[in-house]
Amino acid sequence: MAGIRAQQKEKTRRALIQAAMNQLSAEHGYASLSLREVAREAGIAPTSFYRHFQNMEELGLTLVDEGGLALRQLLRQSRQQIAKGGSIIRASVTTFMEFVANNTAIFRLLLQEKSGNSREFRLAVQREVEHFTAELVDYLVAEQQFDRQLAELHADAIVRVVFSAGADALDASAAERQQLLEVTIAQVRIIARGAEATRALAKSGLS
Amino acid sequence: MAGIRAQQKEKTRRALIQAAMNQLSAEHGYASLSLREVAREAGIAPTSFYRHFQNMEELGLTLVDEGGLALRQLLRQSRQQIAKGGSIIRASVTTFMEFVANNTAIFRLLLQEKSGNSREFRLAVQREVEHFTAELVDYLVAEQQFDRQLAELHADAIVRVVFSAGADALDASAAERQQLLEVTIAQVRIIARGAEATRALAKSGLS
DNA sequence: TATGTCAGTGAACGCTTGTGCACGCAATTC
DNA sequence: GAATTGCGTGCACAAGCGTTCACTGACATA
Repeated sequence: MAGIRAQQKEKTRRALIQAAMNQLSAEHGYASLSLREVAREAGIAPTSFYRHFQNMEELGLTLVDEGGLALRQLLRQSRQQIAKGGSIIRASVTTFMEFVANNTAIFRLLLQEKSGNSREFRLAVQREVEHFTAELVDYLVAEQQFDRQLAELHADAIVRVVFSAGADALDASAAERQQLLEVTIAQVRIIARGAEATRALAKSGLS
Repeated sequence: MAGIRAQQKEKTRRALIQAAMNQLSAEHGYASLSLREVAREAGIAPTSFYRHFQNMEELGLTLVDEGGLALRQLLRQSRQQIAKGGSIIRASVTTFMEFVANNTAIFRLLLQEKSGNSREFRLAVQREVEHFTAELVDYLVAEQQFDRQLAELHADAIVRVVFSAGADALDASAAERQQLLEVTIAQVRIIARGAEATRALAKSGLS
């Protein structure tokens, strides 16, 4: 039983999501997105929108969830490739920057709604970012034997720097992006070195 | 010659700016601000708006400029107080966080338009942030004899971390803000230590 | 004192917006 | 085969928007 009806419904739901994505751009943010325009691009009547979402806000939260998930999957995948050897820092940052370059609309949405005007949105994005930090903390504790508290400072700082660089990448040319990538890698290494030094300092201070 | 006329004009101009500020909040961003509402709050007819600004965009850019300027002045002032002794890192980060707490609307505007939908806005905010970084670089080169290139990496990373923490502070309670402040100070110190280690590393590698 | 300038006005315009409602019609259920 | 469900529709509405236009009247100038 495929459920012709349910299938069709899912299809127009995807059409709505896709339409919203398409309308997002550097000039046109989520806040200034209109139900009518989205419905128009999805090829349905404005009133039909309500068969799928209660609000534009509900649609937006769906976008945030899907976008965050996609980014995290990508990074996890890149971390696995690292098992083969190579710099984990370089690989992760590169993957991140590639995501930004290839999924501009989604990343822009995440960024904007991070400090946007809907508390719901802000919390959703914050949750996504915390996912990243948590995964990084786990890595630092498990693979590098970091003290958990220090690992949290460390990971949080890295995530802040990388996301911030991602934001700048949105407006940058390919060449500028390349440079931004190198700068960011260097900065992450500085932070790693600083965390290492801090760990050594704490040890000598205690023992 | 005071110029009663020019004086009055400036007064309503300030009223418009103030009205725009007042309407900015966690729920109501600049994008969803309407000319009519701003004019209403400023106590003038909608059409009179055009006597002072061509667009809402022009008003917004004014807000960005003024906000950035205020923040920079505050930080410069706090850096001077440091001459009396004390931790420059703690003082600067504290000042920054106080600004965020006391000028929520402005900081929110800066943040939102940093990745907002008007290229003009984005560039304006970016320019403000670059001012900060540049001042910090100068400090690092002059007072701490850092190599300029390393100082730029260092300063840029710090600014990214601090601004990002400021963003989180907007939604935080007083207690959370206090904790965020301490965390951020610790992170800036980690970065400073990392930069120091990197400098040592470069020296030993060269000589 | 006469003349010019210009901040502020109020009515009017053409649009777009979100949403309520009753309805058609195909897929589903019994 | 009959009854029910539910996605998509077209119409209608009130509200809000940015912007135009011709105007008034207080200030500036000479």
